[in-house]
Amino acid sequence: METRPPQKRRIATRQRLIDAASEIVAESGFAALRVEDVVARAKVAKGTFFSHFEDKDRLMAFLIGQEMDRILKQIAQAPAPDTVDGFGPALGPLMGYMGQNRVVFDVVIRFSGAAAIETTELISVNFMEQVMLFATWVERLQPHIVRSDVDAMLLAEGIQAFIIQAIALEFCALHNSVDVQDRLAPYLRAWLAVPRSAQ
Amino acid sequence: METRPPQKRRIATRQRLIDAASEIVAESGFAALRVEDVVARAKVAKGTFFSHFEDKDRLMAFLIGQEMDRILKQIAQAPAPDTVDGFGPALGPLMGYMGQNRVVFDVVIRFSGAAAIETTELISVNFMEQVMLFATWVERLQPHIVRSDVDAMLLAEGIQAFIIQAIALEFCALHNSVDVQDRLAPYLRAWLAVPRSAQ
DNA sequence: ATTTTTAATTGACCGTGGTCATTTTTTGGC
DNA sequence: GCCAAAAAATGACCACGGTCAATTAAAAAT
Repeated sequence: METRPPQKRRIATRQRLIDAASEIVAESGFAALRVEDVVARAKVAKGTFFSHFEDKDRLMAFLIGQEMDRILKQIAQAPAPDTVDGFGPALGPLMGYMGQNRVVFDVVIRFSGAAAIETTELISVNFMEQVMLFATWVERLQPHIVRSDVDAMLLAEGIQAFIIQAIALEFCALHNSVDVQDRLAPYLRAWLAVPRSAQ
Repeated sequence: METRPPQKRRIATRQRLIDAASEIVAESGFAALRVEDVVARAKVAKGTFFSHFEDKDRLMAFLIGQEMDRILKQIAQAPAPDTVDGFGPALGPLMGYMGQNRVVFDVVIRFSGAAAIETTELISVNFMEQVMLFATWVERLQPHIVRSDVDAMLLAEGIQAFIIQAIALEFCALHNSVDVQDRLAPYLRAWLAVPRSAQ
């Protein structure tokens, strides 16, 4: 079937929606994001919103994905960690963003694993790129620093699992003042480091 | 401040709500659960529902938590796995339930880490019990089967992280027919088993 | 230039989760 | 048994996400 490229009016409308939403989030946070406010600010009808985004969550996923891309690029440009304990600090900005807010974290979880279904989801693509980056980090480290008995890709995926774990734990213990990075550290040491007995 | 125990009418009403909800879920699944249907079936007003459950998600969390408790008890009664590869099959029922449905998985994630905040959440308590069980499993295995350079509790928490990871991956690849247990296996081998070089 | 076809937008409308002032029921003191 | 106070239940009401037939604007065909 025929698929025509979107005309420029549509692209402009979409951008207005995104801008309006970004402003609201910047002013009042994700929890306060309301579709009605977005369309009011963007000066379009409600129906237009839903012709551009499948639902409110997709818009949030887009905004969050955008920001995560920015952060990941920044991380990728910084020097790679050269010890296992260097991973935590390197990952700090990413974890800080994902864990800033329950809404953000939930959206991330929900759309992080949509890769195979729709490549439109920024978060999903971002998660794959994260794994790739982690894998390169793991691979460039000497075998006496990072274990070499396990595939770098698997190690990288495991890092991601532990990041999620650390952030999730962060939410359940708001009184506890342990930092996310400190939560992550013991997992990564156990996951990545060469066991003493094997050194 | 004074807090009186609930009168038995209240307890009965609550049970009617739970029963009604359970029936609907059994008949049509979690995705079809509607508060209005629950109160209609339980023959109570809508407001009553919300005096018993903070929101719809809490009701679902309760139902899911109940079922997870049942499954966990069953798992705890079965013989503990005696190899690393035995963990997957032992965890099968639990993973199957959590991954049956996106709604269920989302609720589990959302309420699994609420322990420190409210002990009312079954799922949260269940998650802690899971970790305890996993820790005993790990501890009773010989040091040549499971690594002993890492605390059993940390290993147990890691298992949980990988379970979540495996289920999450399951959702993003519905076309792919790899089983959850098979997804989990490589992680657990790398996480729990003694590296060859150290044997 | 005019008509036809397709894309984009509109806004009244709906479904469903959640609130709260009011009413009914239960309890405990007399 | 009667009455005041606390607990439980009620249902009209609201908020907000999401739908869709109808309208308008743009592009293609004539």
